[in-house]
Amino acid sequence: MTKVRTRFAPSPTGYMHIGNLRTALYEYLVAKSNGGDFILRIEDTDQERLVEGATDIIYDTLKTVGLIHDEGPDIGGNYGPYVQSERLSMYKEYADRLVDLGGAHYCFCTEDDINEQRKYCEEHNEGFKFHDPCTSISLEEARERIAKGEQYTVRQTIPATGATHFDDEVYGRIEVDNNILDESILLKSDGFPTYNFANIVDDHQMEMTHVVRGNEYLSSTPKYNLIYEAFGWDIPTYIHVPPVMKDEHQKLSKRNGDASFQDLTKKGYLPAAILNYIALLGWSPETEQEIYTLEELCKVFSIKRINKSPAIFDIEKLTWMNGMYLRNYSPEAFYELVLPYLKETIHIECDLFAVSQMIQPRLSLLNEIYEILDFVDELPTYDNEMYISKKMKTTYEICITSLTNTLDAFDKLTTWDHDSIYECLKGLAEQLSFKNGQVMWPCRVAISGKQFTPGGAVEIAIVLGKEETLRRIKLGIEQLNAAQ
RNA sequence: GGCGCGUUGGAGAAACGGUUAACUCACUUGCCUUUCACGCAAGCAUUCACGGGUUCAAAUCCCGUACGCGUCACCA
Repeated sequence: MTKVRTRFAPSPTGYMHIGNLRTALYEYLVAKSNGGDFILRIEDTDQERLVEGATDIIYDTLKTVGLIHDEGPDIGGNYGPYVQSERLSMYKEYADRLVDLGGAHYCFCTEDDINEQRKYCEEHNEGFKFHDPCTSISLEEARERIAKGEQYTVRQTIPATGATHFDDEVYGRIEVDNNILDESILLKSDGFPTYNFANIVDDHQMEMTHVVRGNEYLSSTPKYNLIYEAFGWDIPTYIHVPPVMKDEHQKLSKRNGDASFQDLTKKGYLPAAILNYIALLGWSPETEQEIYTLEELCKVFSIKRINKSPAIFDIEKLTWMNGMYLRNYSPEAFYELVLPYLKETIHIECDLFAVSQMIQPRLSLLNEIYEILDFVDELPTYDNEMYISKKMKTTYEICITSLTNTLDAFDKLTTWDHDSIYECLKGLAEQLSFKNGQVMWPCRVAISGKQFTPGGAVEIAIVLGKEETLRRIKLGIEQLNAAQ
């Protein structure tokens, strides 16, 4: 059996968007789950849309996400060059050959000619389909005109009758009548190939066995087959994948400024979580497992389980999954991961490892760290209302009593660790005949000034240190008294 | 408009003619608990876009309708 070869062939027109990355993932998985090679090819035939630096974004994204290619512009290979603009001379040769083989013809129509036909059709309420008068020009005449310097394009020649079909691994057999197929341009007047043509030539030259692409290409695929057949080339296995949607009606797209991979990582999503999540957008595993490493995906991936229908990108589920990844880190690895964020947020002296342990189970996004821990450096202003908790059954009186006693008891504490602080507060509750919460709650409010905190009164007290804890409790008592 | 593709709860989805339509996210409720979160437990589609047909039996097969998306560029 021949070795499986797939390719990711993006055009460098900006950042990496999610749908694109998912295609790359599937290309990779198809190759790797079959022991094959994954190739990167840059499709830059549209000079007008090139964006500087876009190629680097492609390299960076694939690398950070672990989609390592076996051949590509940066690492070479036996099928190069891997950038289309460096393969230009080849396309013209193949185009000429295709004309010889009867699969294409030279066309001398201008855009105005085509528009005229379109206008006519619109006026007469007919569906527009370009009828190329150049089909009837003899090869000799065409070559003469070209020799004289006339501008021309190479257009695909479609048989007037019959039907063409192709077999897709996801969508099955699709057949269309030839008479609805357009004779599209293969080689532009500037000598550049169009995407469709370059794609075919490159895929054949690079011996691609499988082609993974969005299902928007479903309708042009019959034309591909006609060209493959005219050349007498092997047709690759087609795997058309459903689109990734932003909502019911719109695709996720660059143009709408929708989430790119870079946007997501900037927000604190982990590359591994993003990759894991998008794998599930249009594909489902056989088991109930949802969390997968790339290696695991390679083992369980199957083309047969790719879906036909569009999938909506759900940021909420990605967020949940990101939290799962965060929680699965070992304490040490998690500490390493969040340390830069902690250092940015916390400037007082404290045990950052303890802080990282405190936030690990409650974090779903790295960027949440700033907000979650903003009370550490500086006590926020807060409303006395916060002292009232229905569940804890606290009143202002109870809080003042609790805090006054806590202040006193803390002051006398000689050791400042979890057990001693906890026992201290618990003992206080017993002594005052309060519920635990009636002591813990006001303490937590006073030292954090927040409704929700990443830990209880004890944990926060440890982080703040004895001195700062006492200071904040005093402030709390003052604030409560002032309101009385 | 022609052609192509799609349609299972708010989202991702399983099921591949035969018990109460898995599972996950979200949501709701309860438990745990010094808040929140985590964790745990439970609830959430009498029904698979709709209408016909085939069959003892259909979300699953067939036909039609509706709706959505794609495509019809010298863009990729």
